[in-house]
Amino acid sequence: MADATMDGPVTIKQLARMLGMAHSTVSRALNGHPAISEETRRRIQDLAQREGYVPNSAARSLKTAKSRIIGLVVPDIENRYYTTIAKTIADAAALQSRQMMLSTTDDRPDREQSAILNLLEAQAEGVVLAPTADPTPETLAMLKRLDVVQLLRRHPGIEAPFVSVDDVDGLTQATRHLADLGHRRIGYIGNHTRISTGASRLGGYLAVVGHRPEMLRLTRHCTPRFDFAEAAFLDLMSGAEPPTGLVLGGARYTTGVLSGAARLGLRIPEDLSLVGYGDGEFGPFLANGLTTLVLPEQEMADACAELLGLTPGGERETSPSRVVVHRPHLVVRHSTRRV
Amino acid sequence: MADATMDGPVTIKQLARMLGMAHSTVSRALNGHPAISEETRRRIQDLAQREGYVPNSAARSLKTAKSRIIGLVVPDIENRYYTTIAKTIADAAALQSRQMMLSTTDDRPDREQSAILNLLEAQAEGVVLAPTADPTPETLAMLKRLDVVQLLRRHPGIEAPFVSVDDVDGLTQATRHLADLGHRRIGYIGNHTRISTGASRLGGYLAVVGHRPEMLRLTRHCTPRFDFAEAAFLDLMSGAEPPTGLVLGGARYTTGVLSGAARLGLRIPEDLSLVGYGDGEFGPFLANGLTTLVLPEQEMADACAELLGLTPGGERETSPSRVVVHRPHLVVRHSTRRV
DNA sequence: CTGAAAGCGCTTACAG
DNA sequence: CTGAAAGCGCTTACAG
Repeated sequence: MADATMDGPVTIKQLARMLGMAHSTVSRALNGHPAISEETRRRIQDLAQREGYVPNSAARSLKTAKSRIIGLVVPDIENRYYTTIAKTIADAAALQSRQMMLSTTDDRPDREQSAILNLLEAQAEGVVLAPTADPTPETLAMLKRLDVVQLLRRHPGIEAPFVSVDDVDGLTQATRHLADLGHRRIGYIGNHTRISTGASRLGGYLAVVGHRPEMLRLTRHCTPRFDFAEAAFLDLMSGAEPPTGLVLGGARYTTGVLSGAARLGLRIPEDLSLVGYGDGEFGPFLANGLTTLVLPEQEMADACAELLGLTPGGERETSPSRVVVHRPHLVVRHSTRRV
Repeated sequence: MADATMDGPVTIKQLARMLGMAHSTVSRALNGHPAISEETRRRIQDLAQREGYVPNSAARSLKTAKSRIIGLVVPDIENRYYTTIAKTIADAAALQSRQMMLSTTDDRPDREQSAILNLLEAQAEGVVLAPTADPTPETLAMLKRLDVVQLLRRHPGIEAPFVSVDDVDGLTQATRHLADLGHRRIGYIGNHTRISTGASRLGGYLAVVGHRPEMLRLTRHCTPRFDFAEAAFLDLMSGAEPPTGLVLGGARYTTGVLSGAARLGLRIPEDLSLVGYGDGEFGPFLANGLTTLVLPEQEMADACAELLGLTPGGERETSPSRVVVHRPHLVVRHSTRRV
């Protein structure tokens, strides 16, 4: 405040002029370069403090060809799954004084493309991406120029370490649980199989009931949103021989199904056994205690952070095409019962 | 790919050299400057496309003294409240081809300070901030240099438009609902009153029952987290004359209370009437249908976007200290009953 | 319609 | 231990 002559934020050059030194000296002092005398450093730091000096990260990025930005690109931040991931990545980034840029794609390849373009323009140091079903060729090309971790969904055109949950195993657990309880007609509602998670989750389901081809009539695929989920559920239950047990292939189908069940007057588990997927903190309080797959969101986010070199002591894990898979586990509560 | 001699991303200068023009011409062509001939523009754009040219946003920011970044700084992204805000702001930002930087503070002033510092370094064009109870003096000073919208919580030291929900009104509605149902002992669990939302929500509650000072024994204040909420609830219910109705002053108290109630064997609403705060998509399925305040998250996020000039045709609303307040409304479901 | 030049705020060899 | 200089990749008056 001593010298508020110029407008705009104070720069290293202005500090240098005030002190009668070269601005390179100021830069070094502020960056803790060893070859600066204790006294000089102190004078510079004091002045910087007084003047409210704030470095310009654009200038630094331009010079160093590195930003301190990491990107997170996910379909839907309201899915608790991704919320937890976002929280963990944001925390890890903050610890390393990095910034997290968040974009949601709503599963639209055009939005994905522009998110990735933005990240490339910003010279992001890393990006965690849960890809859409069909990334554009442009997206694929740009991804080659970024340090990517593929989250949850795996696209063949993307060469990048992959962090995921073993969905085949998870849905197998869920479906077998119902089979073990004596259910014969077990339904499934999940995402379209063009999305890799949609395919693996259906795969886990089929691993248990696939030997009975008539089960395919009891599967529905839709975009993970309340209204679609409810419609899919109502459609599924309107068949001649509706399922007595239902397995969900995603967190965002739960409310739609619960709503549809209420509308049909179906009680859970008396009339229908239900196994959810995820649902975090609310799981215990849904349907008198939702039997559900619990997902290792925390571990997955940690794995992403580590692969991007965001861990405390961590070197970047440049392993070529590493795959980190975590197993979900089934928590049995009260939404399923023996028939 | 025609000329992959140099490493590193292709620059405007390289394109210019390949075409034998000045790089200023290339810059203008790529930015749609009118005074460039159709043919030149086409040649340049074609080459840029072929070479996979991506502008360097650090360079642009440095030159123009503007980034295209807007910041969102909130205490807790797992609170559905902020999740919805984040989603909406991210969408609005994407539409304007801006980027959203997300930081969570966990209500810690030091994290808040570093988030704001990062934003200042990045020359963010705007920031939406839900401040902690006690921002540091440094934070307050930095905020003066940013284009801020204050969300939900209002700090006296921050001069910025304020977007909020009328919490006094909301909690008044919630509390009066219970009073109207005949409840005499109405409890309240909410955030510490140092946080402005904590104060206004308690205020709304007291507006209804405050004339009876003994009600103060039925209030508890704690950090909005599952474990604290459950502990506060258990403590509240262990008193000599526990409440027959309970009003919540935040979304993240719900699960703690439900868990505590289950532990005590209390049925809702038979043994205890409960009015929640927020809880979004799960509300209808909690406690057989949670009676709750529904918050205008969408409208609030839209207001933030508008105040930051992020709306489609929108000029920045530079109104000096505008206040935008939205009213919550009470949705009566089945977690409350007459006594 | 296009070019030459300056400069945004930094970092970092290279000297001394 | 400090300084002078170059340069990161752009944008934008200023000329012509």
